[in-house]
Amino acid sequence: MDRKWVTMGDVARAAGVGKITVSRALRTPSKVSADTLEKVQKAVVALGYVRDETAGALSSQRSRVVGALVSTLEQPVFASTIRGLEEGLSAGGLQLLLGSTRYQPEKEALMVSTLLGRRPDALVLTSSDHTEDTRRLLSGAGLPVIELWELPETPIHAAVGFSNRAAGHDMARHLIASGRRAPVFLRTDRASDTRADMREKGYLDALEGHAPRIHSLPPREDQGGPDYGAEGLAQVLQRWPDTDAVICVSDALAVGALCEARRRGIDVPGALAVTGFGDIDVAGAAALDLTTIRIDGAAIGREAARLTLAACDGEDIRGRRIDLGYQLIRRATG
Amino acid sequence: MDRKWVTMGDVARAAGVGKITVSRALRTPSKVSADTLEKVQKAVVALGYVRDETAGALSSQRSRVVGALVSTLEQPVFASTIRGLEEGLSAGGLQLLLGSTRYQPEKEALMVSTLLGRRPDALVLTSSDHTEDTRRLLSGAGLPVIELWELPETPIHAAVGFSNRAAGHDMARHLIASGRRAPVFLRTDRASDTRADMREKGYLDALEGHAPRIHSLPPREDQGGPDYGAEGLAQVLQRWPDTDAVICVSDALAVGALCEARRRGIDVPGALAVTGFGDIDVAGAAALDLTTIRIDGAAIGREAARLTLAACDGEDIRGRRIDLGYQLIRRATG
DNA sequence: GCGCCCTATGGTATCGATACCACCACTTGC
DNA sequence: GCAAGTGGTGGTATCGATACCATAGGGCGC
Repeated sequence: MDRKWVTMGDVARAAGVGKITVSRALRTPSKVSADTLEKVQKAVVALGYVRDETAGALSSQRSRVVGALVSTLEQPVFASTIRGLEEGLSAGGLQLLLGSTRYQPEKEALMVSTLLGRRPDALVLTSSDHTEDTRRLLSGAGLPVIELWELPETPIHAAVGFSNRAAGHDMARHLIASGRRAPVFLRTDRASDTRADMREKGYLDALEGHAPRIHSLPPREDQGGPDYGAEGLAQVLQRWPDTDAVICVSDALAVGALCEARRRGIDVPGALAVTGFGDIDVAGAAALDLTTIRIDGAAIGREAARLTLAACDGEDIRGRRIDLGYQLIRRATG
Repeated sequence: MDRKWVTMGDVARAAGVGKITVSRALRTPSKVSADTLEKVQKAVVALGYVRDETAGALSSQRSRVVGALVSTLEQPVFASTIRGLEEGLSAGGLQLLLGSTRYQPEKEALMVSTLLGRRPDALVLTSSDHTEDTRRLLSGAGLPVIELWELPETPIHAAVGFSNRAAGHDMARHLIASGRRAPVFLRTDRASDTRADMREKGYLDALEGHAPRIHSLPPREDQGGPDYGAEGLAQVLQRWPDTDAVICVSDALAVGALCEARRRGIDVPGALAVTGFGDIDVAGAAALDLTTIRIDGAAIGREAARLTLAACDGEDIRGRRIDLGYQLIRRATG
């Protein structure tokens, strides 16, 4: 299974030039004569040479790798973010080293340190809730850090996202304005899901005299699919039978809650409004037609890639907060 | 923004030992006395040292990185596969370098060569359709290659997946056995989606005299969400008005087709059966209750991680084909 | 015609870790 | 009591690329 890799020296010998010339021919072709360039390119093809980027990283102190951490890949919106990020970065010649934290700050701390071991040129974090350890590591590392999906007051360096609080507020406001009297906020109770926390805060902001009703489902291994939402609605109705709206913290929960409501013969949206968050692709399908908040995940990723490339280019990105907003999509369920 | 990284030499000086001892303390603690170990660990914490893995990779010729390519992350089943893979690998001390090919073999060729530049210890490919260039690169590179989601007759080295052909066959068989006379196979027409091709072959195998009806939707930028499935059903019904079953190549298409059928007032499953592929989490929700083929994406990832770790341990994995099967989930739509 | 600069190229040191070998201080066996 | 082992430690070369400096050769201005 083992084979020696072709090295730059091999290519140099084959092309009859010095190896530094090979390096230049590949990295900065403009600094090499057309003649030499061709010889080198021929030798590269003939030998099937692939440059060892790790060696290059060591000597140039630039790895051309960006570390990224997501809470989970299994929510399609995050997957879209990663796609946008990957596309943007690879266009700029950067590669993506990926990890997931599963909403656990301790896991994040571990992963950050693992990623730093690869000496990435930048770090992208899909979260803004970090342990003290993480913050210390990051501030000591001296590399650009970009936070996504939230807009903290004082980001570590820069952030790309939207206001979860405002979004939660708008949704609650919308329901109250259309006559709902007893809206419930349904969420999972993960220890550190700051996005859910902020949406909940927004919900509370919007109540204006209505009684706050927050129902938290205990965290589970799976990330909270529709089954969980169905269960959640059952609990909510038992706890507050007069509920007339359920604001779910995610579309997955909302789909479950909606189906459970229909199963029980509850009139949606007549007797009960159900709303989601994220606008996953099935949310708009006719059988569901869910009212929700649309987030453009891919755009967040693309914007993050733009910022990253700028930072790698030496630009100072500290303090930048890019708000990409959200959109309340009013459909049939509320 | 720049700061010098702490090196192993710094730690060695602080701990009053040689730097090779530091290396051993971190990599193989058992070979160092308890006393020295403690001194080193203290120095590591005090200085906030993070080992430079790229330098380590260069000298040990083992990068502890695994390159992975997926067709897309936006199908939840692939996201699950990546989660399974990542969990398995990180438990074994390996990191994941991720790229996506968007179902384009040329993009795959490019990404493989980019990944090889990082000198990964293994490669995981979510596809079995490779260009000649890719095959040459891979065979020359001399590293373990694991293909997922398909079971080619002769994998490059090893494969983990299931028979897409058998799954397509079983679904068609199931519908015909329950009395359907004119089943249609609905798919998107991507140039190189071999999984869809195999499912289609399976469908054809099962027809036994019934007329083959395959409707291909032209490829589009988005990966084919429910909207596309709705459009697809409309086209199918126009082309073959007597259609009594639609076998969709993915759940996303099926959800769209199902909703479109209901919108038109078609009796499902009475007049029309609709089936999907993948069993995404909303498929089972009451409002959809889709008949589909369940694939355990996470298990595929975990099994791939196991194989990868074995291969990195020196085991010869050539010729292994691990069949994880699938499950026909019969629900309300057929 | 001389000196200057600019382009193209090569040599050598270097990045930060690990492999390999050497060595020392003990213990163990006979 | 001495050779042979063993566990712990350090020195030095090395991995494969790039940075930095040096150099050769030509064109051009004065």
